[in-house]
Order: sequence, then structure tokens, then C-alpha cells
Amino acid sequence: MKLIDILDATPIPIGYRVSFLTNFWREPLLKRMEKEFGLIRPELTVLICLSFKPESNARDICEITEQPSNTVSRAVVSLEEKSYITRSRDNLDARRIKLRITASGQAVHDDLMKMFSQAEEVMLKHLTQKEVDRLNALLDKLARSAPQWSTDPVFKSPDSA
Amino acid sequence: MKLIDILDATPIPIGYRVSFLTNFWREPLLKRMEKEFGLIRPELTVLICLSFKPESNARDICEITEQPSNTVSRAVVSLEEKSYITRSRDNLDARRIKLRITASGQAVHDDLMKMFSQAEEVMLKHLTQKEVDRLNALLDKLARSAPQWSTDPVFKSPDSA
DNA sequence: TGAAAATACCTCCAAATGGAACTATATTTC
DNA sequence: GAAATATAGTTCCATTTGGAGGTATTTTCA
Repeated sequence: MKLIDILDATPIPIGYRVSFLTNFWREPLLKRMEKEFGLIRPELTVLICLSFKPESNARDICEITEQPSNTVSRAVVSLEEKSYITRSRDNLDARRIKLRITASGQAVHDDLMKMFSQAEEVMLKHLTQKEVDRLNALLDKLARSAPQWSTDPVFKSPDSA
Repeated sequence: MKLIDILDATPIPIGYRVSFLTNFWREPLLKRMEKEFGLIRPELTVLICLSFKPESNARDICEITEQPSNTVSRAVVSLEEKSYITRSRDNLDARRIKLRITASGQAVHDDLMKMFSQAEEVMLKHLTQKEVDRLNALLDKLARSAPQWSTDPVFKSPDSA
């Protein structure tokens, strides 16, 4: 008996499978990252953001990722300690701190992406190229419609309104 | 700029989208569960298992869910305190403790499933029935092949072998 | 049978996380 | 231009989590 066998007994086929894949695909990779690269999750998030959009500040990253500001703040501080990013005060607004990924930070980012990419390849070996394309298109549609569905009250705690 | 816009810059299209959906679909629901129902995640896992397979013990649940035994142990203790499950020593093996979900435990489980199910409906409103069916089939194929791909070394830390 | 190994569960500890409140700077409003 | 408000980032604290090791019971096997 495995978790996947319970699946058909639940009224959440898609959600359960997505959650399942996260547990068995993403989680072990993040554990590897923590152990081998010494990074925690929000640090990866910050590296990805800065690699994509240099000179962001912590606030930008909070908005992009919808993560709490203290979490991002911590990640930014510890990434600087590791010399994976630099921080410099914004001259126009002394509250802001401009963040930049360093060469070593970019290298770590790239190594991590390689690991994730390999792991994705391993997982997708069990689908045909056509299936992968279709899956990708469907997941994309769902993810891109998130701004519509994620505002529904079912996702909100009562008093957080 | 949102997280989803970074997507195309990563070499992990499927993994990133699955992870994205987990963050924006599952996470807020689990937060609601914690807040409104006073349950933590492993407690939900245990309730689902016991609802599906009554009279399991903690060890069974560890194997089914691949969760660490201390996590399951804690969940079991606190579920009993809430009277959502009962525990009774197995007469044949005094190390084992048989777990049973109570009526109130089942009721909480059902309420939670209803919440998740509603949330899934909201999310899937943006797909046609045909798309949902295809997505479901593809996710199912991936999830069911997990025993094959999840043993690949890319998912293991070096010393954990 | 009795020592060694395996098993079931639990406790201890350290790390990661997020909410709430705090400090410093900038903007708005009168 | 001063007071009130908003914003960027940080610190504090309580909770969740998992690894490692501990205790009690059972099984294995010489």
C-alpha cells in the first residue's frame, strides 16, 4: 500500500496528484540542495529572482514570489554572507537596498538548475514527448489562471480578509 | 512581474509549474486548515490514511506516506488528544498501537476534503472537462511511475546511500 | 534458552518558517 | 514645513519539522 493508492478515494484528483508530485519530486531535491549546497529554500527563490531580474530589491522579490518579507530578508542576509549576492543602498531611496547576484552566486544557481533539470528529465522519461508537451500546456494554463482562481474566498482564512 | 513570468527562463518547465501550483493552491488551503481546524499537516495525513485504511498503526502510516516516524508519532498523539482517533495496544504485539478514526475525526476529515474539493473546482473552472480529464490522466501516469523515477540517484544525497 | 538484532514508538534537539511588531526613511496632507 | 501615513527592511517569538538517538517489546538463531 502506498499513498498513490489512496488517491482514488479522495475528491481531489488533480490537487492530490500535484501535491504527490511535489512531495516526491521537489522535496528530495530541496533536501539535497540544503545538504549539499547549504542553501535553504527562500535562498533559492532569491537566487532565481536575481538571476532573472538583476538589481531587484527585497520588496520586489516579496511581490514576485508572494513570500513574507521576513523570510526574504533572512535569505538575502545569508546569501550576502555567502557572497552569492551583494547589497548596496539605493541612492534615490535610502530605505531600498539593491541586490545583485555575484559570479559565484550565478554558478551555484546554474548548478542547482542543472540538478533540477536532470531530475525532471528522469521523471519525464516515463512520458512520450507528445505527452510532455500536452502536460506542459495544461499545467501552464492552470498556473497562468492563478490570478483568477487564487483570489476565491475558499483560499482565504476568514479573519485574513 | 510575477513568479510565473520567470517560468520560461528555467530549464524545469514541468517541475516549476507543479511547484507553483503547490505554492498557490495547496499552501493556502493548509494554512486555512491549520488556522480554522487547528490541525497540522501530518495530522491530515494520518486522518486520510485512517479514513482509507482503518486500524492501521503508526508504522503503516510511515510506510504509506514515507514520512519520518517522529512526525507521524506526534500527529497521532495530538489527534488522540483531540479525540479524532483512538489508540489501543495490539494484543498480539505490545509494541504496536492500533489506530482508529473516531466519528468526530471522520467528520473533520470530511469537512477538510470538502474544502479541498471546492478549491479544486474553483481552480479547474478555467479548464474544459476534456482538458481536466487529459491533465488528470497525465498526472496520474507521472505519479504512478514514481517508484521507477524516485529511486534515481539524482534524488539522493550522497551520504544517504 | 539467552544474547543479538529488528521493530514500534517516542523524546530531545536544532533548524526553518511566518506572524506581529519594530526601526528608519520617504511621501502625503493639511 | 510639520504631523500623519506609507514603505523597506529587520528582529523577536512561537510553531512546525526532521534527524539522531532512546526505550520497550519481539524475533532470530546459535
